[in-house]
Amino acid sequence: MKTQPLDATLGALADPARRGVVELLRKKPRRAGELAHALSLSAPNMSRHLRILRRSGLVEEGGIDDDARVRVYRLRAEPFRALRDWLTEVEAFWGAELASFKAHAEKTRKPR
Amino acid sequence: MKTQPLDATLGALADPARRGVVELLRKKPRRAGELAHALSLSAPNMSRHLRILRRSGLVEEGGIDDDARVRVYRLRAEPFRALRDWLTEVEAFWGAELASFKAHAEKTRKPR
DNA sequence: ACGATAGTTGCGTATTGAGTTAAATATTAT
DNA sequence: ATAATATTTAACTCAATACGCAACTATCGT
Repeated sequence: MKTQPLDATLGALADPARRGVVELLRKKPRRAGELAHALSLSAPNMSRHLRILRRSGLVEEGGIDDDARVRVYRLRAEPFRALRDWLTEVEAFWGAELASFKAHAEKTRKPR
Repeated sequence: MKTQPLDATLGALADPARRGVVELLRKKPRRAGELAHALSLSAPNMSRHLRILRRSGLVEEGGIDDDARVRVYRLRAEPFRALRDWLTEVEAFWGAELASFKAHAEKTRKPR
């Protein structure tokens, strides 16, 4: 069975708070405190979420700053790519037109 | 039919057993028993996993069969598409270099 | 009707997960 | 050195989840 880091990726993304983090980091890297405040989460709670995101590889902390107290988090591409690859593979079920990247332009088709 | 929240989709896919179901259904629709046997899961356990997959909209139950005892499950496209759309949005973070997936398209072809 | 077959549901339990408060660590400022 | 800042870790709830076993429903073959 090919159980990859997909487990960690999907598990991490399954939580709305963590997806909130991802969507904030999508715009620009931020510090833990900013993320906590923006999502109305306590600092310890955010720290926990960030650890999960870090361990899943979705996020990394960048140490570049004049103040070493702050940790700047940013997204990492690879897990998203791996997830996309898996999705593409699964979506091959519906044929090539949906596996292509222009898929989202397509209108709803409802199997039943 | 509104797209089920990403919450349910990702939560459902976070479990390796349920991804196993998805990968089996990717090839062809199957009955619950087949899925249970193929993944070495007990029937009750599989039934619960299928319920979660059903509620998340990833899978639907096809009633067409000669034997009314059997339930044939198959994948539904929409949640996968919704997940792909979200992924695409997030991946816009990395700009054009990653938005063109052709660079890694080699990895996505998997003949069985 | 009987027994076998296909799935689902109920219950008990063990594990995991999110969240909070309080304490700890590390770093900068005074 | 002491205080303030930024974040993590510890210890503890509390809810959700997964799994096995047994019981139940529904259906088929005879």
